[in-house]
Amino acid sequence: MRAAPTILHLDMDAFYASAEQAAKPSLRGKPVVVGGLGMRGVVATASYEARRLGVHSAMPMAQARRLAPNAAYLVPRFALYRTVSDQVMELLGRLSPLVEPLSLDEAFVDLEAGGVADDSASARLVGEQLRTVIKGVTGLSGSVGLAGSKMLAKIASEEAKPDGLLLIEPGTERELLAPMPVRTLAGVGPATGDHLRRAGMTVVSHLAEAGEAELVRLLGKAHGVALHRMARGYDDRPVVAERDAKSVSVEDTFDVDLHDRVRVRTEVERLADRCVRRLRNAERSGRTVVLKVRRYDFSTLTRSETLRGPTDDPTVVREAAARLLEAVDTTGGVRLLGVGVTGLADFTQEDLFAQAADAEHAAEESAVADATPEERDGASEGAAGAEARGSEGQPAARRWQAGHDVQHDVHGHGWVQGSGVGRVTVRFEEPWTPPGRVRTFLVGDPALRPADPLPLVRDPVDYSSWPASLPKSLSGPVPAEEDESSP
DNA sequence: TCTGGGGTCCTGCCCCGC
DNA sequence: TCTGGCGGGGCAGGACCC
Repeated sequence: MRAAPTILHLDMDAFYASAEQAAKPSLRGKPVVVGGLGMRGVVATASYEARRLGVHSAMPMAQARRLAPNAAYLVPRFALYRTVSDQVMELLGRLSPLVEPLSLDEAFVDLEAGGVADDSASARLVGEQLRTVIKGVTGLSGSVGLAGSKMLAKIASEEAKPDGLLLIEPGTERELLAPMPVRTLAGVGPATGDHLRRAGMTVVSHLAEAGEAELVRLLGKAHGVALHRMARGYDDRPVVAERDAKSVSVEDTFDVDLHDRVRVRTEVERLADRCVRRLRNAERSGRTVVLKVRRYDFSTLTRSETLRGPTDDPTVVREAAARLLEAVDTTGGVRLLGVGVTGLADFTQEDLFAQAADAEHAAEESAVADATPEERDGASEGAAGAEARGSEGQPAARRWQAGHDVQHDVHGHGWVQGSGVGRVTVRFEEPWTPPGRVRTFLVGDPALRPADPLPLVRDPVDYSSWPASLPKSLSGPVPAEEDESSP
């Protein structure tokens, strides 16, 4: 634990939903739910208006629709979120070389390593300025937590939400943590939470009092030791800037369970190809191929095979995945399939030739003939495949996904509010216009085209010199309306 | 009315070689 | 020479995170 609260945790507020509200004026102040719209989709993010109705992330979409029938339901637009995220991360990078992104909307920053803060006052100043600058550049709000450790900084930003800042003064940590539910601590999920509750421990102080030995007995060595430390406010994990990925994987849940073995096999091949594409984009190779199968009853199993050396050869991965599938009983139906690669390396094995030969040999032994083209064509089941098949040959309805941007020759820029029965409904508005009008077109209307997202802010405030004069001058150079001097 | 997709880390078990 | 202990790698599953 360092002396000063100079670890900053930034958490953008309801990120996906807020980005959509910023992009679509008619949705501001209204419940917005972003997630998979398929029959088996779940909520990724709910706006605060939707949360008030009981909708939260990871909730099945069908349940969300019952709770909030009048909310706007949108598919995620990761390209937009990534653009905004890049802007935010760039701002964080100005504060310190030690920025640890946790996801598109969250990161730790070591302010001390960046030389921009060395005590509570300077840290608070940086945090407040950061929130102002993020708002000016992206149009979105983020919450900031400041503390002497990652764990506490994250708890602080959680407490600060939405659109706030909380600094935990050194020395007050244990007192603050004591009454919090055990689930507050990172690593305590539903299972561990239940476990602890059955042992009579519901708040953090119970864990601190229980002692390390008792927690190790209950939860195992690593988890028990870590939890006991956290419960007492100890956490000395450093902010780590660059983390190498350790695995690459892709998976698909099907709208309807797959029963046809041939179809299952072709889906596994497709997933293997997608996985290798990702692997190659990352300029990596991997040594262990993992097949994941979720069955009709939600039971999930994985099978893995380690090759003699790392590969990025689609044939090798495809054949390994196919071999693994042979050992899996899929009667009853398959809900989800996934293919992943772990044991990543930056190089590929030169001896790929021998490996491919091995694979071929094994494939022959298992006496599995490839599906004929006729079989493949006949094996259509469910609609999930169509979604993943890529842009070419897309059914017309797929071009007009709810929430996506469009351009119309006459009416200008808008977004798809809904589509069906040969029609598509578009609301014409831009991030900086008042709420716009709705019009309906035939899906084949040549005047209507998919469009790229617009920036969320038309005239971003110029913060290019920020945070040049920190931390020596507490008046700061932020050219914003708000006065950022500390209280 | 069920339960996504992309990851990380830990544990327990088995096998193998020393 | 036989056996036991031990460590490491491979594998499967589970919990957790966003």
